Amino acid sequence: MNHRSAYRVPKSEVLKAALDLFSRKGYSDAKMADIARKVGMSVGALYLRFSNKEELFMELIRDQSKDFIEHTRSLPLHEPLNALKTYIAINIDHALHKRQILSIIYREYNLLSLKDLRHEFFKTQHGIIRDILRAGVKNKAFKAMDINDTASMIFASIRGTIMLKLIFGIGDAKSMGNSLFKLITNGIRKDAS
Amino acid sequence: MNHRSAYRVPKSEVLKAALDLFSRKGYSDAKMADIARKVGMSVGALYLRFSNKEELFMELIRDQSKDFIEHTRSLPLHEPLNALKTYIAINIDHALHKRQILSIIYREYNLLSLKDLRHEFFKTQHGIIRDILRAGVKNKAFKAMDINDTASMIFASIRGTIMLKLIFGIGDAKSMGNSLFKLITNGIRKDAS
DNA sequence: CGTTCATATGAACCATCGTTCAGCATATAG
DNA sequence: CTATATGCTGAACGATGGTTCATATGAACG
Repeated sequence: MNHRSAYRVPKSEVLKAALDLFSRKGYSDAKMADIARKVGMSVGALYLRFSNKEELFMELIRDQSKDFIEHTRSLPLHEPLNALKTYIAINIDHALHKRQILSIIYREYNLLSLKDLRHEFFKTQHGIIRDILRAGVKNKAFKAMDINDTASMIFASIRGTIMLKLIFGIGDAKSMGNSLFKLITNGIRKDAS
Repeated sequence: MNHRSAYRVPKSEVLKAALDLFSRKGYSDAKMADIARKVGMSVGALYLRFSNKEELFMELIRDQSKDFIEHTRSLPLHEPLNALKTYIAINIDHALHKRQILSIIYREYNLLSLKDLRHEFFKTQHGIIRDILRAGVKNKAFKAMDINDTASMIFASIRGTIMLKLIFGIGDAKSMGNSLFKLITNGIRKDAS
């Protein structure tokens, strides 16, 4: 039956090369031939592994998104302040670790499937932040507030900080996390109301 | 000498069409033929106005960026809290007004010329925020703080909020501005330190 | 009117790139 | 060793799209 079964170059290696090219050049400007060349194989062999470019791309996204959510499980909700600090740190860490895939997801935003992915991501993260805020308000650690709006703003601030790093190339991961945490928790007013 | 001098379709109208197409499809997927068709002229006529696609694109960016900075002059620095509120409102307003060009600038970030533009923008805005913060600290309206870091975080929060609206399609301009202002000034802790 | 020339047209040119496929290589089974 | 299934190759194909150019149009001027 099966005479051979393994590809000379495994999918994972192709995806690695594709990640680099897509993130540096964008979807349209990353050529199938580039990807093939980068891993030292022919275009034809590429098409044995993936039926077309779009599928290769989506497989890459799927592969890289796998552990996207798992990181934020098991935050210490009984210590809301701590949970928030950890949440911010995890987010920034993770983003910088997966900066390549993120830069693609931010950019290629006419690809319909990415739109769904992003929305899904927002919903999940918004939920997590809401839980932290709700716990904090109950706890009297946080003031009364509009939890939905505040969660959106916190989400936006974190993503903005990541963008500052990714797109503008500005800032340092650790100190950025701290500054952001301080800003969100304490604000800048001397006599906060 | 000059028998005629006006184009049947003026540049401004071409740029308007180009803006729509570039922002909806991105640089690569917006075709010269599309742009020509949209304003009811031939491809050849397009090349009488612009020497090539790249130049058309850059002219569009330049045209749209003209009043980008002017909006933030003359903030009331003697009232730092007010200045900050106004600054945030202006930024969000302006971004939503120019959402099309912004979505391009965020996306096409391998175009070298855009990189410069973005950096320039950050520097200017960071400076403005710094001025507000410095005035506030002097004024004792704001706490002592690392002005540079805080300015970066405020910039990031505002851009993140705008991104939330532009990319994720989430939020409402006015209430977003208010929520963000509240978050930045007061923070979420009950007993802010 | 006839000449001139800025402006307009769109077919043709050319380069690029996703995709296919006929031919080749080789590992495994019998 | 032979047969065969599997994997590999890269030239060729077809579509696409930026750019050019031979040709046309018609306004202004004498």
